[in-house]
Parts: sequence; C-alpha cells; structure tokens
Amino acid sequence: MNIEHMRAFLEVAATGSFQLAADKLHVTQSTISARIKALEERLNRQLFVRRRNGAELTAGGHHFHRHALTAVRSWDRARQEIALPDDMKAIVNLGVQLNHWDRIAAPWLNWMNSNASNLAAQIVSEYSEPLMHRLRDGLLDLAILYDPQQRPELVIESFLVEKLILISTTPRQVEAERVQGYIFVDWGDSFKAQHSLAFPNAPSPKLSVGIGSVGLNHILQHGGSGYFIEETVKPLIAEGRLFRVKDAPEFKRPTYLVYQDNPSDHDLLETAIKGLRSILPDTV
Amino acid sequence: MNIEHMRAFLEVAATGSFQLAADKLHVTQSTISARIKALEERLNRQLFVRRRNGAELTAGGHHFHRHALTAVRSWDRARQEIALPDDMKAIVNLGVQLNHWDRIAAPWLNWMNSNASNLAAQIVSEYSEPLMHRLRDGLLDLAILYDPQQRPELVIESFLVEKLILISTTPRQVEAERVQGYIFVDWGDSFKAQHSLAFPNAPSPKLSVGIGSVGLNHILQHGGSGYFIEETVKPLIAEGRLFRVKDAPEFKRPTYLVYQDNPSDHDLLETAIKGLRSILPDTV
DNA sequence: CACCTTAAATCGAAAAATCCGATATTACCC
DNA sequence: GGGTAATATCGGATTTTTCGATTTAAGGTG
Repeated sequence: MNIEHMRAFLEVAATGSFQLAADKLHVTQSTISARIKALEERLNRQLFVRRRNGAELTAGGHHFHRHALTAVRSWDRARQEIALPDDMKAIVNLGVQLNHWDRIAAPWLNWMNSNASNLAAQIVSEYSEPLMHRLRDGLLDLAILYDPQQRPELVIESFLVEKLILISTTPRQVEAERVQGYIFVDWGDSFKAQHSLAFPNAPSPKLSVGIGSVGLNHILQHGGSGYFIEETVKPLIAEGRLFRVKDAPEFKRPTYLVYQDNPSDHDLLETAIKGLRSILPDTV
Repeated sequence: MNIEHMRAFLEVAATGSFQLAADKLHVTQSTISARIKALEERLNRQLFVRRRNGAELTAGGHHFHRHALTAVRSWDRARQEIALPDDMKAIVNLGVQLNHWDRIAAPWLNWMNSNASNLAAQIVSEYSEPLMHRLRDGLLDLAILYDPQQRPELVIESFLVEKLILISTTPRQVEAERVQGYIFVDWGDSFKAQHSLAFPNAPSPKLSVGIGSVGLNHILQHGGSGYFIEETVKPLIAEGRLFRVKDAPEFKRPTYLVYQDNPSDHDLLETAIKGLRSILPDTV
C-alpha cells in the first residue's frame, strides 16, 4: 500500500470532497477516486459514504483515520529528518559532550562548512552515557566524550586532555580543605574519583551541576568557586572577573574520540576526524 | 512511497541480508534490491552499507528505522482493526454501557451471528460519556446508553426502561432512611438526582462503584445492600441469596438508542436495530 | 595467482499499477 | 424532466514493479 494513497484519504477526509482533495494534491479527481478505491479494496471496507454534496467518513473510515495519519506522518518525518539536500553527498552524525558545544561542535561545524561543503553535519549534544548508547546503536558516526566504554566494534582514540583548575570569584586560597561557595561540577566519573581522593573530608557540596557552563554562570552571577576547564576560564581570569585558587590541586580530564571500527563511509569519517583534529592546534 | 518498501527495509535491517529478506517476503532478491534502492533514492541517502557478508545499517538507516517501523505498523494495525473478512459485507460498531454487556451486547452478538451472518459486529463497552464522544466522532454506528445528549445529527429513541430496586443480602427494611452496608452504584446522572431526592439526609456511602456487576459481586461476597436492576437480581432473589428491601423506593432508569441521522449504511443500521429490539421481548 | 563462493547490482522483458482525460452515472433540486 | 454537482468508470499512455538471468564485487582457498 502506498503512502500517497493514505495521504489522499486524509485529504478527502479533511476537505470532504474528492475534487478538493485532488486540487490540493495536484492530481485529477479520477486519481483520487482510484486511490480511495484501492484503499477500500485492500481493507475490504468502505471508508467514505459518497453523498450528493461530497464524501463523508464511515465508522470504519474514522477508525482508519488515525492509522493513516501516523503512517503518513512517519514517512514525512522520516523525509524531514534524514533526507539529504540534492547537493549534499552524505551526513555525518557527531555526538559531543554538552560542555563541548562551544569549544568543539561549533568550530567543527564551521570547519565542515568551509572544508567539506558537500557533507551535511548533524550534531547531538548529550552526556557521555547517552552518547555511548547512540554510538552502540549506530545512530552516531563518531563521538567525543569522557569515560568511554571499550567495545569490540568501536575504536577509541585519545583526543584531548583538558586541565581542570579551581577558580573563584574572589582571590583566595584553599582553606580548611575547601573553599566557600563551592560548586561541584560533574565532570564525569574519573573526575569524581580524583576529586574525592584529593578532598577526602570535604562535605558534600551545596550545589552540584552537570553542565560546566551552568555552574560557571552561577558563579559569575552569585559568586563562588569550582573546578572548570582552564581554557574556558582563561579569558575571564585575564579580565579579572575570576581568580585562580592557588595551591589547589589540578585535575586532568582526558577526552576520547570514539567511532565505529568499519564505518559506513570511510572517507566521510576521515574528513570529519580531520576537521576535529584541526580545531585543536594547541595539542601536540 | 510504498509500505512494502519500508517492510523490505525492516526485513533487511533485521536479517542483515537482502537474500534472507527476499525469502521472508516471498519475492526475489532483485526486488529487494530495487525496493531499497527506491527508498535510498527518494530519501537521497544511503541506508545500508553493502558488505561481503550482507547489509548493515548506516547511521541514516538507523534513524530511518523507527519511522519505517511506525509506518509499517500503523498500516498493519489498520488492516487488523478495520479490514473485513472476505465473506463479510460490513461491520456494525455498537457501543453499550458497561452494565449492559450481559443483558444486551452478548445476546445481540448472538442474534447478529445467526440472523445476519454476513455482517461483522464490533462492540465497545464503556460509560455513557465516552460512548457519546465516540458517537459524535463517528466511531460508532449506534449506541445504547443512559443520559444521552441531544445533538442535531443524532437520533435518540427510547429503548428500554429498567427498574432499579434496593436489595440486600439479609431480609430487612429501610432503617433510619438507610440500610447498613450500603453500596452506592453509579447508575448515571438521572439516578443520582432521584437518589439524593429520595434520601436527602443520607450520608455519603462508604463504598461507591461505577459498574453494577462489580457492586453486585461485592455484596454477594461480603454482604451489604444497594440498588440494582430488577432483571439482573431476579434470579438471585429466587435463589434466596438476595432479598428485596421492602418499602424502599424504586427508581426508573430509561435507556436510549442513539445513532447517526443519516447513516453510512441504512440497511446495516436497520438490521442492527432490529436485532436489538428483538432481544427485548418483555418490552411493549 | 587463479579459482571459488557469497552477496548484491544490473539488465531486459513482461506484468502490473497508476494516471490522465473524457465520459458515464448518480442523486437531488428546481 | 432537465440541470447540476458530485463521484465512478473506461481506454490508453506511461510509469513502476517484478522476475529471471546474468554480472559485478569482495573475500577466501588451494
């Protein structure tokens, strides 16, 4: 059965007329007639009552309506979501950590745009775990994340090691093993491990956030301190809006590039990776 | 786009092989090949990577999968729900009150089976209000209910007047305007009105149920009293398991037959109504 | 390296479906 | 009975789909 037949059905149901439906769908009335007939034959059930002033749904037709709707919609959505513009060759699906949107996703999109304009790009921004799931399910071509899980069909490469430093809105030092107004930013499992090792007696912090930028905004507005990626806060330190807490331990946070072992499109992946590496000129 | 194409897609995705999918769908492998090709062309996107040992979904293919699934499913469900067996001519959709299943729906189905075997019958059993909704939405050909709302396109006929009598598991009379272990069965709006008129000072009952048979079962098991349809409890009174409470007021509950004014199939409706009337030999 | 095997792609022809345009039919209104 | 506004039907052109046979591609194997 054809989706266009169901679309015709929906249009007739909506307009109450074969002719109007035909106009809307840019076909002749006889075509609509044939399509409805085909539907009715395959379902072996009448869908419309033909009256002098148009067509009206039967009880069966009404029942059919919701199914037709979902079928037509899912096809339309499929096209919207995955159809590729004519001038594009393929789509790369990249997943990045929420925190990495500014630092990685945005410049990568930029790079792709100018260096591989025949490739469309889609980016999913999520936490590590959902990204892993999507990778495993084949919904992503590649992803950049912390805490990857090794899997036979996945290749994991080290991508970038970030330095997490303790900063504060006022110049200060570590006091009583903890600074005031401390916000715990969840930078992933390995960070949590290092953190509790470095501050074994620290009480659980009042505030705990999952996304770096959220925590940073909070601190900038209300004051406080927390661990953030050095690169991100560097400009703010230079401006004098933030201060590095001396003597506080630093943490390293490794980031990994993960992708399917035998990808659906080798060149595609290679280009995407090239783009990713190129936006990290500071790495060796 | 054709549903069968998507089915082919799903089958290839499931089996990982064009050939196996072809076998399952009873077509040739070249057909599968063409169908997938058609899909890929219309979406302008590759769905499978063809490998030596079969076909594997691309990221795009994975994304498409859920849409294909819902589209195919909705068509299949539509067929299941509304397709008519070859030897049937039409389906009547009847709605009855929950309480009326035994008294009306079951015997009607029986009647239809023997007197109009070329008509399929579907019954929806619900409360009055949802039945009205379904009628209004054209999902039912006719319904039997209490408290119908008048609407221009609906015909309402009186169908049956039931007598509600107060019964109890022990012989007793009305005491202090209320009997013990009383269960309030919600027999609809007009009953509620009559009830509160007859027992103006009655405290709200401990138990209140919406379906007659549920309340009846409760009483039979745990003892108690309540209003029930005379016809239903008559055999139980005869058995000595229930007793009629003397002096208690009786209530009438009118039931209506409601259907579309100009139905999609006049004969169909007429037959159905004839069947309904015929199972009420006790009415004038 | 030549050969084999397995899986998918392609090709040509037959079959089926779809669509159009014109015309027929139907029901109702005047 | 004629007119009108709707859908149904018909014949033929066109397009799509299918099949069966063959070809191509990518790995294995001796």
